[in-house]
Amino acid sequence: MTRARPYNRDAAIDAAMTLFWQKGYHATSLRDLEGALNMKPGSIYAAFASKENLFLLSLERYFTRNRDEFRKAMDVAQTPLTGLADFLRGIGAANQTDPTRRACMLVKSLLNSTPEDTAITTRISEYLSGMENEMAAVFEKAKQSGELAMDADAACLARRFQSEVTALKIEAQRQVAPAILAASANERALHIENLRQH
Amino acid sequence: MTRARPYNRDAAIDAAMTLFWQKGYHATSLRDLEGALNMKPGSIYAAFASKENLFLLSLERYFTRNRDEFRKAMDVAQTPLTGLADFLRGIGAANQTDPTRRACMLVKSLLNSTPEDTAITTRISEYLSGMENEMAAVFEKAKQSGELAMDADAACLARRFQSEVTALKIEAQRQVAPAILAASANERALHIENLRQH
DNA sequence: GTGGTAATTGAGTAATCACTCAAATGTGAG
DNA sequence: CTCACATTTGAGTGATTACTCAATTACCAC
Repeated sequence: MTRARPYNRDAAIDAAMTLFWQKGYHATSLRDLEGALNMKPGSIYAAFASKENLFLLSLERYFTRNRDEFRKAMDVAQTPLTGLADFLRGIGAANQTDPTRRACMLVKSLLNSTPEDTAITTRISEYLSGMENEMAAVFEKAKQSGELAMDADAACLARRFQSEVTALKIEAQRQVAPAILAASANERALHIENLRQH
Repeated sequence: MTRARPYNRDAAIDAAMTLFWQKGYHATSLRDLEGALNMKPGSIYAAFASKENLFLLSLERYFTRNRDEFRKAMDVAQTPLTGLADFLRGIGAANQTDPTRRACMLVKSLLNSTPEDTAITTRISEYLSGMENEMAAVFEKAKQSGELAMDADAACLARRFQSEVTALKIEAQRQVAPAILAASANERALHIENLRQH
C-alpha cells in the first residue's frame, strides 16, 4: 500500500484544464499552474512528467466530459433530432457569467497549436473525430427511427452539426448579447428540426 | 560590416502577419520575427515600438486585405447572393498547399488571446464587426434588388454567413480531404442560394 | 569633400521560461 | 518507537523571453 497522495489528481487536472482552456497552452506558464494546482514545480513534474503531458491530460478530461454531457443530453431527449436541437439551444442559453461560455477547448487548442506540436494536434484531431462520430450516431439513430429520411448522410450532417456547435461557442466567447446568442442558437436548432420528415 | 538596406515597412508587416497568423501571438518570439523580417531587434523596435503593436498592425493588414478581397468578389458577382455563395465555394476550393488554407487570423487571435490582452481583443472585435457589416451590406443590396425577400433580416443573415466562413476555414485548417471541404463549402453555398425568392 | 541626421546594429538587460534535484517531510510496517 | 521510502519542497538550472542603447554606418545638403 502506497502512501495516500496529498494532492488530488482529479482536482489538479480539472484546475489545469480550466486554466489551459482560458489562457491556451503557450500562454499558460508553470507559475500559473503552480498557483492553480497549489503544487510546487517538483510535485507537478513528479505527478505529470511535463507541461505538455499535463495539457494532453487536460484535453482528455475536456473531451470525455463533453462527450458524456452530450450523451446524457441525447439520452434524456424525446427523439434524436429534438435532442440535437435542444443541445444547441442549451449552449445559447448559457449565462453570461458561465465559465463554460467560451469557445470549445479542442478548437481553441487546434487553432493555437503550431505545426511543431504534433502530439497535441493529432490528439485533438482524434477527439474532434470522436465527437463527430458521437453526433453521426445520433443522426443514424434518427434514420432508424424514421425521424430522418433514410437517404440522409449521417456523417455529413454530423460534420455540419459540429461546425454549428463550434460557431455558436465562438459567438458565446465574443460576449454577444444573451438575446442574440439565444436567437442564433434557436435558428440553428430550427435547421436541425427542419430535417424531420413528415 | 555594411549597413543593411532600409527596411521595407510593407513587406515587414506582411511577413509579421504571416508569422503571427501561423504561430499565434504568444508562440511567436522576437527571434522568429527577426528571422522573418530580416531585421535586428533594435530595428524592429525603432520601427514598430513593441511586439504587441506589430501584432496590431498585422491584424489590421489582415483585416483590410480580407475586406478588400471580399469587396472585389462581390463586385464581380452577377448578383449579391451569387457572390456570397461563390465566395464560400472559393474558400472550399483552396488548394491543400495554399498558405491561406487556415483558420481566420481574427478568429484564431480572438480564441488565443487572454483577458489581459484588452487592446488586442477589442481591436479584433471591431474588425469582426467590420466584416459583419460588409456582409450585411451585401444582403441589404440583395433585398433592394429583389433577390432577397424584403422582410429578411440582413444583420442576422450576415452574422450567420460569417459563422459559415469561420467554420469552413476551421475545416480547411483541419486538413480534411479537398473533396470533403469542397462539398462542405458547396452545401453552405446552396443554403445561401436557397434564400433567393422566386 | 564634410558635417548632420536618420537608420541599423548586436551585445547585453532583467525577467521569465520549463524543468531539476538534493534535502525535508509524512506515512505505514514492524 | 525506528526504519524504509514515497512524496513534497523550493531554491536553483541554463535557456529563452521581450526589449534597450551606445556605437556604427549610410545618406544627403552643403
